[in-house]
Amino acid sequence: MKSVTLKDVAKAAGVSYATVSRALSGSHQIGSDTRERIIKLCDEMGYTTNYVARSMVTKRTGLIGLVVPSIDNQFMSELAYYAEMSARGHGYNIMLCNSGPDLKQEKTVVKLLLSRQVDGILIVPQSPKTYENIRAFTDQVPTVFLSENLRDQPQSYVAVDNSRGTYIGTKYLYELGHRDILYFGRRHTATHQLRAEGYIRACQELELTPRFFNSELSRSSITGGYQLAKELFAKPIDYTAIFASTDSNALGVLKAADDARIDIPGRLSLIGFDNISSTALPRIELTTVEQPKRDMAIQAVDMLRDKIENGTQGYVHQILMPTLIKRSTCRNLNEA
Amino acid sequence: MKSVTLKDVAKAAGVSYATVSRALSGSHQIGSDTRERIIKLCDEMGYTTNYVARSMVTKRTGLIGLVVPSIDNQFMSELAYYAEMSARGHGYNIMLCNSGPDLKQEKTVVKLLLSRQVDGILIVPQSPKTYENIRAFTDQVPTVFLSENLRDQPQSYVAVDNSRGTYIGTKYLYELGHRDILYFGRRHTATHQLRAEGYIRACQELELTPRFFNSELSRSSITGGYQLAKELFAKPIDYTAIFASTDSNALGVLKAADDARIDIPGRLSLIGFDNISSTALPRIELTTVEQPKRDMAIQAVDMLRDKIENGTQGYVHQILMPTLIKRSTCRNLNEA
DNA sequence: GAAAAGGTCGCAAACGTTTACAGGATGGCC
DNA sequence: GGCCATCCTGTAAACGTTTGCGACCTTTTC
Repeated sequence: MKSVTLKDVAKAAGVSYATVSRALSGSHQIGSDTRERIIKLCDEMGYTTNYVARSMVTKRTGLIGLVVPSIDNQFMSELAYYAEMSARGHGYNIMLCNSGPDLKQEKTVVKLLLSRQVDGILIVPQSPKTYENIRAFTDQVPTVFLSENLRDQPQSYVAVDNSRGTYIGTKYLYELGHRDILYFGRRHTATHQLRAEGYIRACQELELTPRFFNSELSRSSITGGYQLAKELFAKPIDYTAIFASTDSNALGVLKAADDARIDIPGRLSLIGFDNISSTALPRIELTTVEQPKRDMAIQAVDMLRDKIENGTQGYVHQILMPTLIKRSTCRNLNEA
Repeated sequence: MKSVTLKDVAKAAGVSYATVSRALSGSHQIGSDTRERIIKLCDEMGYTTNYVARSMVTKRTGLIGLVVPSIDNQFMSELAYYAEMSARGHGYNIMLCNSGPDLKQEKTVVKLLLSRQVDGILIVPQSPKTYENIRAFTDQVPTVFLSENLRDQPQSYVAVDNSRGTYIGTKYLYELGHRDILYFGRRHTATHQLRAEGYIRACQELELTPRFFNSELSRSSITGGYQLAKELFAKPIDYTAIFASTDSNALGVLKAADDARIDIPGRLSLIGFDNISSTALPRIELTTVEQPKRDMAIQAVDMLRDKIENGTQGYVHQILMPTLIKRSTCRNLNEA
């Protein structure tokens, strides 16, 4: 239980513990013979450096706080995977916090992370209000926002080009012969405004009339999409394709369509956004717009590292390109 | 950037910093008037206690290391969600590490976690070899294994009753009229041996002959199950139901069946194990055996807390009950 | 009214490192 | 042989807390 300290191996080696510290840190201020002797001794005695003591003096913990609304969400867990791998590769460890659905908890965990002396924070915001919610802390520690566009907010973030995502998606539908495309889902966060905008822009170029079906859908869940789609399918269907603002919503649409015996893609084409892993499942095979989660995570930690290690100030926005993933839920109307 | 310390507020309050520390810690060794004055002052000055300094003297970090093969896996991310929530509710934070597929990395992260001075480790092992892989560390820090049965190993763990899970699953199939049930998938870890045993036990009671189809499937992935199932469906089908050792495998079977135009559940019934969230998706609706992930996570952190806070020694095994989730992939043969 | 008891608070040590500074030894150079 | 530079190592301070101990003051008790 009692772990061995620098002092212990110093005594065993017959040197001061400063020397041991130097041997381990790879300082060149030490004879190579003693260095090797000490390193071997550390190995034998099972010494591992105590990070908290080190942090005490270096004032750096090598910790990155990762706060996500909830890690049991495919999108976030993928992000978390790549973020952790990348961070650890650069000598950082991840402290994970779920911020849940309410702002109070989000604020609490961020405060907690500060107490923990993390070197930086990576946060995927739970709502548009997140920004002002944690405003008081973001200037105390390097912070980068993940996956949400903050638009004109003075914050650093990395996100996909959401507008372009819906743009290429509706263009694809157009190429397939669709002329009546319904946009389904959320619109009231910055990200979703952009997605709606991309759709509108494509419609204008293609001389289509944009059409929306949405309510105050606060979270992009399958059940939320399902209930909303049930309302939708109670009315006559005078469109040939649905662009869902989110894969989760699309999955809900799929379920409601199956309930209503509406054939997808036979009668109705469907396209989503995010490319969460469920979309690739057999019998689902949802056509969707991919967010490059791996790149996003890696770039986010790079951005954060830059702030931490180089003290880079200012707000940088990293926008990544989305790609279209063609699967089986869109029908080509040109082929009779 | 420069955060305010105990000393700062002590100076402002005109007391020694020991007094401030006591005011915050809720010690009764202090006048209630000064306590309130100090607490208000701390609030105004924005003081938050520095956990690393505290850890230095208390020799407790309030950190729990969570190591999972990979967090971008539905089963583990659900586990992680509940573990983090529960841990934080008890004053602990989670340090997340992916151990990846190879043992070397697993060992590395555990060592790292020790260096980080975590109070305890929660680990879902990546393979049966994990136990001996990290044996050297598990007696240096409280450790509990999650989701994997270690059987006679001297380690604490929480897991479902895997044997009972397959037992109730095959009994269910029997009740539905199935007499030829094929067990599909992994068998070579302790957990999967138990699952196979439960199946065999049920077969014996019901006077069925157990039948297996599996190879050296090392990981329970969808694609692994898919490829294996392709082999299977190349041969004649002389059974009416498949019990897949894992939901992921079951999903692979589903895909292969669709490819081969084998109707599920019309021609073949299918049941899985784990109840990962994908199984509830529209068009999938896989009947499966649920691992109570929430309870498992909560019990695991409780167990760990007991070891940490009470210094409880010895190895305790917590076995939770699985439940059957009836969905749409099993056909009732009794109904003509 | 004095002693005991109890309540508040300050002093200082300790936790395990890193690192600036100083000191000692060694070697080279003239 | 003396001096300087170089190389190596030790000393000690510092990081921000917690906490045992002792000191002081107030109150109680006989």
